[in-house]
Amino acid sequence: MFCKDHIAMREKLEQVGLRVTRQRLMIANLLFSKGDRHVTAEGLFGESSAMAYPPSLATIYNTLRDFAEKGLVREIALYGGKVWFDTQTGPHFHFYLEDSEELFDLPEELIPQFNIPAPPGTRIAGIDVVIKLERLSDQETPSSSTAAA
Amino acid sequence: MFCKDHIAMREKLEQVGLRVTRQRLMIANLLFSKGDRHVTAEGLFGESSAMAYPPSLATIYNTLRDFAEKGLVREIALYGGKVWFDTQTGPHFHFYLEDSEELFDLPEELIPQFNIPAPPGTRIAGIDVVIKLERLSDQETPSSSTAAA
DNA sequence: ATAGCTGCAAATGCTTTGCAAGGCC
DNA sequence: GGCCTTGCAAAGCATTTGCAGCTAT
Repeated sequence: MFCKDHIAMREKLEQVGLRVTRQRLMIANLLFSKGDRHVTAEGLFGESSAMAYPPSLATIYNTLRDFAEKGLVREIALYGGKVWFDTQTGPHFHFYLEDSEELFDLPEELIPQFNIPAPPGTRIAGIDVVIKLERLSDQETPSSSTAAA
Repeated sequence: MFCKDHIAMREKLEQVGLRVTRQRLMIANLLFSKGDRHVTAEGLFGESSAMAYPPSLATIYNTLRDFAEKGLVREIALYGGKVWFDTQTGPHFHFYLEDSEELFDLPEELIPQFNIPAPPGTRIAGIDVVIKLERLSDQETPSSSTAAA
């Protein structure tokens, strides 16, 4: 199991032309071996710090940027300071819980279809949809909380 | 004309409970007297610096934050470092030109309808849609650049 | 009068970079 | 061997904050 993943990650890196190093393999494993993930550099650093020979924070930043440039992950449009990355690179939607800084995907079946023409002289490089959520206090009725745009 | 705007801005501030000051009036005028705008703190600072007695950069930051808290402007979900604010506070869509850091609204007629239920225990506080654009080099065909999500 | 603003400069937080040492092909 | 990566520390931005002085109410 470890071996299979390990080889898969190695191939992932080779395919995009990134040299295979211990640090990059470790980061790739954290990112890609447990399904879709939404991460920040700090978050990944925290996770890897628990392991043996963790990469430095600078390396995490650099690696995430490299991965994003090569299309292995994609940057997410979000509010405020931190940069988030998503292992799912195609267009899809996000719920964002502001209070707790949690980010998660919309279930596939809720994603609406839309077709938008690119302005002349441009092409669409990506779409981000962020639906900002507020936690309801217990009193408030959870009814009719529906987005219309 | 100046007088009418001036009074309108004064009322805007009073309505949300912000003390009416020269600096806030100046910023409100920049923001609200020429239709919808998308701005960064630095951008506004640049504009106001050309005028007499410009507010300090810190005041621009603080004022934008205050305005956002009071609902006069809204923060936009975007990639990377800078925070953008929009004078249009309702849900709507944006095109973002990465090369030149330009941000503009989708024409109303292109905005698709969608209805998304909020997860239990939450309510939808806002929706951001960002369509990232790349400028086409002259060779590339401008055909079929259409977003499907 | 006094609570709230402003401006400056310093502090903070996230991210990048320069450079010397180490690792991959 | 040579080039790419890494790690550390330092630098770089965008943004916030502390505080002394000012101002709207």
